[in-house]
Amino acid sequence: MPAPATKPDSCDVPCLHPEIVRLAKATLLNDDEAHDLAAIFSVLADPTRVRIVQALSERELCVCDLANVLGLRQSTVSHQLRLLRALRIVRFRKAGRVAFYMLDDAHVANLLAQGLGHVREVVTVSAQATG
Amino acid sequence: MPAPATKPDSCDVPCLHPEIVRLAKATLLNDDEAHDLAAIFSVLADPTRVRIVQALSERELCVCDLANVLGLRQSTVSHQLRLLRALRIVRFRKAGRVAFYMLDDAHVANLLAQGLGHVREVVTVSAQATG
DNA sequence: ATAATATATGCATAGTTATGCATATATCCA
DNA sequence: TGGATATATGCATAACTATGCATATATTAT
Repeated sequence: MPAPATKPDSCDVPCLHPEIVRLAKATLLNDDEAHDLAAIFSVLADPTRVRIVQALSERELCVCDLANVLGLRQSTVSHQLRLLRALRIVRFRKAGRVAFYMLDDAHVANLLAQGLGHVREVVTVSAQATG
Repeated sequence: MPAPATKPDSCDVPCLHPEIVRLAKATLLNDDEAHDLAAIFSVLADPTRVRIVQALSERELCVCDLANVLGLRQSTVSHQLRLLRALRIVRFRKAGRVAFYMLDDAHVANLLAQGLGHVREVVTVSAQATG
């Protein structure tokens, strides 16, 4: 999350509907939850990571095969895998000097699948609307 | 998506397992899909937008109420709403000078809900592991 | 018309990040 | 031990973005 150019962070406008505001405040996410959610979605907010996660959702792959599959530099793949590792999105087993990476669990792949559903539904809908 | 410091973009390492690579290539997302997915997830990759979307998932809110609910500057809310509007995530109705914003459909709210499930599950699991 | 007010937006900016290059590390093989 | 190779990583950097301030726009009321 890029960031504020200066300091402030609090509301500067009057409240038009105090009762509604009170109700809305009662069901808000807290800051931690909002940040955790944003962090999860940030994983898939980059096309390269989307492609890596999707590729690994089918089968484990070593770093250089992953680079070949996606047409990416080895260092690019390695940097992203480090990040995904730190976030517990992927894990790896090492066979000699070869590191085979795989998804650590299905959570992020599930999100990806749901997102893909939305993308393809929108495509379908607009195709229907157009045709 | 921040960006490359220079030009290249193609693989620089040999392919260790050609057959696996061929298989993996067959089920890849194409670039458009990867970018569309990343774009969708980018919406929720920021805590402020997460909070806005979640607040609007409960009820429509005018800009200044939204600012009050979330403790944000009016301009911050307005900037984000413009972005969400451009992406068809929210729409609004205008009542005089007051603009009431609401989610345009449930897609992003669904993603948010699924993400929240993951966040809370992880919390639960680590709580169990700890306790 | 004028004032008041709700929202939108242009501009500036600081923080973030994805990537490349060069190199380090680790492991295997001879 | 020395060379080859797979992966990891430090550093640099360009692109991006979230936000704030100041101001513009739009709408209502007097």
